[in-house]
Amino acid sequence: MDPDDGVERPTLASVAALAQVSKQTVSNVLNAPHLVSETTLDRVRAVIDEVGYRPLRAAQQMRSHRSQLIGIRIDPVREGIGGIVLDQFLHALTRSAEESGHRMVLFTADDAEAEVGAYDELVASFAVDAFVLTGTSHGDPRTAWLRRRRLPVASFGRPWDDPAGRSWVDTDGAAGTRAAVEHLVAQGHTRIAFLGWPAGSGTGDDRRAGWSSAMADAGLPIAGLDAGLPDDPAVAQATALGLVAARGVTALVCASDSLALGALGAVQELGRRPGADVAVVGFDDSPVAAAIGLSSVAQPVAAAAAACIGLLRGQLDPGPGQVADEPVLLTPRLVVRASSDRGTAAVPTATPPVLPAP
Amino acid sequence: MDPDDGVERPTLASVAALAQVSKQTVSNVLNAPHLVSETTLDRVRAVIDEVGYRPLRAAQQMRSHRSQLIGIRIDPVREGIGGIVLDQFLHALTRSAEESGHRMVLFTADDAEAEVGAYDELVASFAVDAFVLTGTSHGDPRTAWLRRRRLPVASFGRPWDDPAGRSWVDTDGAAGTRAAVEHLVAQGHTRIAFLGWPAGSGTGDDRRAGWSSAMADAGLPIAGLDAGLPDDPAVAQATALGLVAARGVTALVCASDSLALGALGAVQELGRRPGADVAVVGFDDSPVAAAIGLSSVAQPVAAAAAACIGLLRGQLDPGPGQVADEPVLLTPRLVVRASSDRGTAAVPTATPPVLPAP
DNA sequence: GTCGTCACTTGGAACGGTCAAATGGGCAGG
DNA sequence: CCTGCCCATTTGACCGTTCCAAGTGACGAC
Repeated sequence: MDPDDGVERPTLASVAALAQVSKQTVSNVLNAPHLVSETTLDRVRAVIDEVGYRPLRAAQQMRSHRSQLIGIRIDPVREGIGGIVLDQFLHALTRSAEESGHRMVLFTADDAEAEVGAYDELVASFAVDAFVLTGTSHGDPRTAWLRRRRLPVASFGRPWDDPAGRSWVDTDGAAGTRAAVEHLVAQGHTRIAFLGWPAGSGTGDDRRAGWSSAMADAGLPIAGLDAGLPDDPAVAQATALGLVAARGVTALVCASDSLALGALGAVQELGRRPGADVAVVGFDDSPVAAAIGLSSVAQPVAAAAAACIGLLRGQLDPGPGQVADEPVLLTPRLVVRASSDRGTAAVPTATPPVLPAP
Repeated sequence: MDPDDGVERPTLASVAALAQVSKQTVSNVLNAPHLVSETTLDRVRAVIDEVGYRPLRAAQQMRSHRSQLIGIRIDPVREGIGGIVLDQFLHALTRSAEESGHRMVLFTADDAEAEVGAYDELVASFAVDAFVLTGTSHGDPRTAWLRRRRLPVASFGRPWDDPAGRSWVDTDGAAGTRAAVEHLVAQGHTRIAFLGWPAGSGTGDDRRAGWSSAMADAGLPIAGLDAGLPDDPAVAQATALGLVAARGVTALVCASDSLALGALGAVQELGRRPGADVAVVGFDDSPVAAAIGLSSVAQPVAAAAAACIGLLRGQLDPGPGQVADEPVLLTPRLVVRASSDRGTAAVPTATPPVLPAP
């Protein structure tokens, strides 16, 4: 009969009435159980379960000024293939946030100014509790604004240009490229080049540093083996071609899967077998890497997300038992696939062709 | 002096006091300006701008029972390369939602049961107004639950197994593959194969149908040219190899960029020039496609997102002026790149190699 | 001059929780 | 027996907004 089949949403008052206690006692059952006697606790909890009561965040928020929402910007366009990392990160963040009763709210912004506007709107209207930043630019108006408002913030990626920032989580890129070099050395390679971005980007330089220091440790030369390129497979392919053909390079460590994709193209163009003759290792372990059998350095995305949420929690309620608000540097993991593995068949793997019936 | 530099957050009452009117009048200025005289309107608006007042959603929500939040699930793992489409979609959704004062909230769920649990939590606690679904499975408990609660829902992707659903937006996959075929025919190809998924998936069959009907319209045979494969480049490569080498195929229309990537690998393996000798067209226009010069059918993601939000708005306030709650089928756009263009240099494009100084 | 109408404005209750302070009963200490 | 105290629970105010009903003043009509 009733068009709205749902019974009235249970409230504190309705639960209280059913359990024959006051609203406040029900509230205490949920927020301060130690104040309530065993008997009452059980009775109220039974009612709560029975009617499926959940406190309405909006109402709690009115007094507590906490929305349990965490804002994160979703980028307009992800450049290159590696954008997928942020995607996985976003999922992991959402999951970690859920574990502490928080939710991730998205917003967009075309430039830094718009981003500050979005912060303002989110804080003023939705009372968002905290933000996760994914860019590492810290000299910009964004961070200044957030800091002025004393809003909890955690960033994924080191604030390269602002060493003062302490609330960040990042992947140890140098450790990643170092692992790649060590893996390649173990495979017998000695002419190992680095395809990276032009010097100046914190992330890129970090990854380059891992390669060069690992090469030095292995006693291998790096002169003329270090390329700084835009993140474009075509450019990478041309450069890799030259390095392999003219400089005797047999392995390439790349700062991204985009560059590695180009390098792999060069190997095939030269008629060498990937993995067996010339090895390639990418960075970020994007889906493309898995698809084409490209070895790649995988960022520990889930751990990074959990660490970000942990940092925010520390700032949201700085209890004494809380972990100190320290930066977190995570070690990535090298995923070895055919493109750098002499023990495996080269790309493509032998697959029985599935031909449609004529 | 004051540790909290921010002045007290302006409220309806504080604005009212400054403008020397009642709270209600301020509220009217914002929600029912026609009830307020010009003079008062100007004065109140001036104060609002000056102090930067924004109504607190939580407080509005208490009365209106509207949170201005729209929930969307973020998938645990995106299979294949095409997952990026959902990523772009999410961004576009966020943008469209913002235009009507809404925000997207994320949640995760490992299975259908957990997803229903998440709905329950989001609706009960956060009072989420609506949901956007991205899977097309409509026979499952999710849709039933949402329908029972009469929650506004829009899905991206047709509910293939439930023709009753009317609130969906989708890409006309058949139109996409048809455009690909017509493009290839115009380039002089006659042996055009289709690399798709096994029959049974709505989306896959849709894309296959576009190819076969366009082939029929062009008077071209399709016997033995239709492959149903898993979404794996390696398998696609083996199959494409066979089709090109043994069946004289000169062009491949693929149901995904993953499959197209494999096809492209086969072309190179055979020593044919992509684009010039054998053409390949993918689907979804993922970043990889742009990176390697692969022609691909691009889904109109932004339009799809806007349409979803439009459907939700129609359900949220079904005013008389509202557009009818009709399904939306969008036509995708073929992005032609080197992999299928005889007028362009084949992949890779000629690039001056950037070699590091020795 | 009184009254109704109209355009505008106001006061107070309500939404669903939390916070701070008050209440009542049981029990030990003086 | 009275006091003081602690535990468990209740009471009442309050968060910021919107809904509802009623109040104000000007103005034209009777």
